[in-house]
Amino acid sequence: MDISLHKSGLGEESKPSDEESCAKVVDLHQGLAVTNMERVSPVSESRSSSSAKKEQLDDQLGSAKAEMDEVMEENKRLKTDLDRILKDYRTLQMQYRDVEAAKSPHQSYHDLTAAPADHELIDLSLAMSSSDRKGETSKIRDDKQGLSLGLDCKFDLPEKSPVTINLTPENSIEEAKEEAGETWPHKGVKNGRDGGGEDEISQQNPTKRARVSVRVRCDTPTMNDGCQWRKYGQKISKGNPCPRAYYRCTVAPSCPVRKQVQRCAEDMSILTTTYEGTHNHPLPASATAMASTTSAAASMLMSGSSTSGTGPSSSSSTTTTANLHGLNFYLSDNSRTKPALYLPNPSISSSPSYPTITLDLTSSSSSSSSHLNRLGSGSFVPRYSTTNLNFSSLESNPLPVSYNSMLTHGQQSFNRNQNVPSLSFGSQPYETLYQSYLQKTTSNPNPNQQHLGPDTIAAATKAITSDPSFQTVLAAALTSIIGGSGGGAAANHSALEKSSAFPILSSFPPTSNANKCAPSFMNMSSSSTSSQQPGLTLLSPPFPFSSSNKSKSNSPADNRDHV
DNA sequence: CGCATTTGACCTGCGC
DNA sequence: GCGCAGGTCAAATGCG
Repeated sequence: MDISLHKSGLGEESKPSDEESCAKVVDLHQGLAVTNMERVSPVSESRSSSSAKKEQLDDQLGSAKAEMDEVMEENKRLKTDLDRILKDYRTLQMQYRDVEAAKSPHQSYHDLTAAPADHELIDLSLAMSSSDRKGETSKIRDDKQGLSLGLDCKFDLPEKSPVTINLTPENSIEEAKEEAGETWPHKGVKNGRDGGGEDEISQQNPTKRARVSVRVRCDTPTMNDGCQWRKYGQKISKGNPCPRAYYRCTVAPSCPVRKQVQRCAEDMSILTTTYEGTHNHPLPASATAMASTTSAAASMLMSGSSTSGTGPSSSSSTTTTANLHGLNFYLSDNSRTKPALYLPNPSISSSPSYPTITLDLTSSSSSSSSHLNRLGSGSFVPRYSTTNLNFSSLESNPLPVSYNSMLTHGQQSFNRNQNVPSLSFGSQPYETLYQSYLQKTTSNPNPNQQHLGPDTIAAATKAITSDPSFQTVLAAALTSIIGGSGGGAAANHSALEKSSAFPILSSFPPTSNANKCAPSFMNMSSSSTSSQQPGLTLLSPPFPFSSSNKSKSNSPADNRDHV
């Protein structure tokens, strides 16, 4: 399983076609540029006739070689960076273990991570290892806030699985979620007309309901997240001329998961999808990626809000942000005193009592970017879309801070204040008028591939190594990327079937449905890797990343994302 | 004909 | 208590 990172965003100079961009593949393992030789070789076929044609082909060959060299160089840099990151990460790991050992001399590190969730502990293992460190897993845990991060993120560089992400949220996640009542509010009409199956929801704690908003650039009415939705309502909300649509998951009749879809008033090309609730049924393979993404985000959110009730942040609105090489996290207190911040359309997430986490997969929304700039959290501006992952940002953006500093500063502030975290990928300026956007899209059938966030893995890697508190969300981001890498991530169907309950939310499935907007990063390697050998593999027992086969994920049922 | 969507009405919570 | 806004229901409508 090769991780193939398309580099179509490499530069304006070579602006390749989509097809060509897909041909540019970064093989992380080898650190070599693998520029689709098949595409270069055809040149040889062309000894056919005229010398003019020959010259043309020679030019093509030359440019291809140049590109190859370019990519190879970049790959070398990337490999170096990756090695450095991994090394730093191990160092951080050791330091953190030391800290934990000092704190709890009688408890081993793993004991800590396995602690029960009776104190609102949320575990998300975030560990990372490379092939040359096989078997080495690491976990980082923020014991202080009861948030344990343990995403097992393995960068298996060798062979076919250069990157393996093992998202292994532990039981405490589900428990904490249930404890937090991470389900749809059902606060409105609840007059018994709702059929059975949702009774359990109403019994859950209504005071804390995590919502996960996903902002993506999407010209279609909704993004295809792999789940099956049925629209049950639409409403014009205050502050946004665009109607908000309400959907409910129809994969299972009793599934409580719902989502709201609304376009951003400021930028009609941005679609905000807010998920709420937990799937109580196996998810389609194509839906697991985003489900894990959002669930991880929700977990982090809930873990943060769980502390806000007793902490200082409960009484005052707080905000924490971080811009980690393109991964913009912004957390804000979403207490009832004020709506969620940093959303172009506050109304969609302004449900006062619902903490909301926003995964901003757009290219630097005006709100988030301005917000981030305002907070001086960083200046990194990703250059490439998530469609075309590349690590080039690493070279120009060395790690901004040492892990120690992040641990001592960023982590604490992050965890203490997190209530409405948000991920922001991307940077490209966006159109302000939907009309112009639409005009653009007519000429470009896949605008998302240009808009959608950049540099995700690079940014994620850096962020991971910079602040363990972000690991959950990063895991989510990576998961989403990976999950889309094939619709085809290695199947773990048994896990899927075994799981009785899935943390919500939907996913960006790789899909060919032209009417649905599937964030392109979910498709990033679909063109260069077979469905059976996705670029990234997710191993997640509780979170069934069983992307399985493509035929399955592309089944009509899976892709029926009705709007 | 069955299913999904639309849309107006209704319900609930919250702020004033 | 009233009005507003969010959220949901369900009859009507549209579509394959």
